[in-house]
Amino acid sequence: MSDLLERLRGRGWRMTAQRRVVAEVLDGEHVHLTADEVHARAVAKLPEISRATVYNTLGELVTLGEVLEVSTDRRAKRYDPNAHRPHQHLVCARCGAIRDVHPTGNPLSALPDSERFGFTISDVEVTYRGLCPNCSASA
Amino acid sequence: MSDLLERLRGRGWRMTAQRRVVAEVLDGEHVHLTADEVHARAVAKLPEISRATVYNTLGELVTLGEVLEVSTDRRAKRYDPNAHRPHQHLVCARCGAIRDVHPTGNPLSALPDSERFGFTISDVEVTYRGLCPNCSASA
DNA sequence: ATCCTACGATAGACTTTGTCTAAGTCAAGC
DNA sequence: GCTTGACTTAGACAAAGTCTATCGTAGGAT
Repeated sequence: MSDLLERLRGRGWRMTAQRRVVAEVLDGEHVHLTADEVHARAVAKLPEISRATVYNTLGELVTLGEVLEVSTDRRAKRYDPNAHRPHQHLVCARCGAIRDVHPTGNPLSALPDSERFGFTISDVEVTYRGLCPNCSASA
Repeated sequence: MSDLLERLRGRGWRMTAQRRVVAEVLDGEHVHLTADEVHARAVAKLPEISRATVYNTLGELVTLGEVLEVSTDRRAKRYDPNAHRPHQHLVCARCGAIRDVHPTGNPLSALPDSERFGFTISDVEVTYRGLCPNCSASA
């Protein structure tokens, strides 16, 4: 993701301090941050950045396919900078920890035509839920 | 689901008019209603029922395993009375239509041990996204 | 049948997450 | 260095849901 800024410039992005900071935050930690967490880290680098700009920038990055939105719980969306390698998510039902995982095979092939009801399917999302080692130890 | 009320009574539920109405709404239409939609239909039968009660009752039904929560989009949770037959969901990315689907095999078996990171996995949720026949025709 | 009481229902305030708007600012081409 | 339209900002607004204090009632006890 180090050349992210270059790719974005190539797509006609105006390169502002705010956008640079948001990209840096996502690039810096390959974890799944919420918009608010991104904002908090961005404020540390650029105190006057606003919430709206963080939301806008994250939305643009998602539209451009540089970042994935992940909704594993009913709380805030999370942003996953690992957009270029297809993967699914494993979520701890207790502490909310999230790991990227790579199931074998294509989950789409498990859905026979008779179960597609004429839909044109373009995407499959799989979320595995359970307890992480820590939480199952202290259960 | 016709014996739902009996099952609930057997579990020590106090049988109030409000709970009966919520159960009837879910029983009546096997679609995926939001809490607000459930509330609207419940009000039609029992005008003084409150939003909080609908939320509480739905939450209890979910806890009891009688109803499933489905979060296919970033909007409201939906409630699925089809809790006793395992299934996944197929969602239209444009109009939001939801269908229950039954993929072949167990989605869990696609996740090798090396990708489980010590988690105790108890559940898998699969969401297929695409365009329904209507929406792909008018695209 | 009536009474009691703990469980359930209610209205409405509050919270969280996110979107929108109107006005100000600035990156980049000229 | 101007200009201009794309970007940013603060704060109002909105949707979905939770919480709280108070009132009502289902169902067992008498």
